[in-house]
Amino acid sequence: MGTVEEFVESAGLYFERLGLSRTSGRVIGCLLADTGEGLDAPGLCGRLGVAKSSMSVALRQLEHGGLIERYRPPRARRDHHRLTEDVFGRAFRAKMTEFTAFAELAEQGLGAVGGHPAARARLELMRDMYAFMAREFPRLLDRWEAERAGVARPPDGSAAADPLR
Amino acid sequence: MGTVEEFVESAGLYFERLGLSRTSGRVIGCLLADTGEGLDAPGLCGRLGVAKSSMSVALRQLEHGGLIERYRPPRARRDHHRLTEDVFGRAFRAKMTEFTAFAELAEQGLGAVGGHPAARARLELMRDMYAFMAREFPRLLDRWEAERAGVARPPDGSAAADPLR
DNA sequence: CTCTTTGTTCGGAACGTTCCGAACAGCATA
DNA sequence: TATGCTGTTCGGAACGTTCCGAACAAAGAG
Repeated sequence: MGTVEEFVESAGLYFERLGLSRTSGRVIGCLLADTGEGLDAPGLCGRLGVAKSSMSVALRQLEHGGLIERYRPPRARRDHHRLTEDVFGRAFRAKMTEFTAFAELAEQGLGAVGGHPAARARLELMRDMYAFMAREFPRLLDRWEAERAGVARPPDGSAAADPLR
Repeated sequence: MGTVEEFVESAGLYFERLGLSRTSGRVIGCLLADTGEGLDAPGLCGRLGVAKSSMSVALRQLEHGGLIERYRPPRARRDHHRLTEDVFGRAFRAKMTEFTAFAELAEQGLGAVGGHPAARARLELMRDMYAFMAREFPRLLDRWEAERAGVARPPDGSAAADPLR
């Protein structure tokens, strides 16, 4: 059973493979493991050992992507940052845009290759497959939401009703 | 309606965002638009303007990932390369392993945070969501295969029966 | 107003990755 | 054996990205 620090480093590696920067990934890890109601930039700088300029860029990148949100408690001097309510939903929707992008890439290819049958068949398969995924992925997300709601609030009102296990 | 060369460059950019190198992505583009039964390394070098050493590395990377396959026609002096039959299926399965990886990352986090309720709830949600996706994604792939088979070979035997449109 | 703190922007340095050219190994042919 | 071609491996250069430190803008406290 590892430490929180190890988990934060793992998160940095994992999210880096998704296109984020290393420090952005580590920030996500800190916020995932956060026990309070968010962290502030100076605290994250000290904890992760990065300059506040890098932290500023990372936090803005994450905020721009909709993964975290910035808020300032009343009368506070510094911003706080916490994960968006549906971080994971947003991550999945980002995947979906990737699907549509590849469908469009296939379309571009179809416009370029002309009438050659073999190439057309390949690219049409690619286009149709990614279009199918882009169409079905949101429904999968809906099914997940439904299943989660069903487990979290079963009609018999069992002990599982508490969303905080 | 763009040229094939433009499509190849676009493919290089798109697949680069998926973790491949730029030249590997361009090779994929060439093979997607290929009208014959595969291309050889010297031809790809001349067409893309890269050294044969880079081409060797790129082709081996793609072959190792199962995206292309190498074969040598009888009595031929050089290898030929073509896309695997189910390139896209493999790409999707690679995505699936990414899901399970994130579920495991959440598990690691659960082992690290201890009993803090808010952090546990977040990480359990993350774990369950990615596990759900890892479980349902193969079924989505199966549904696609079924739909494609139904469209390509309808029971009435219409003109769409030819897989090469 | 002055001082402190927070947050952003910018230029330069450090890092990792990708690519090229050269050298090498394998193989078939003459 | 000698020769030409294919493919791989390796060291160094070039490139893009990320990060840091310094300078700057904004806002509140004394």
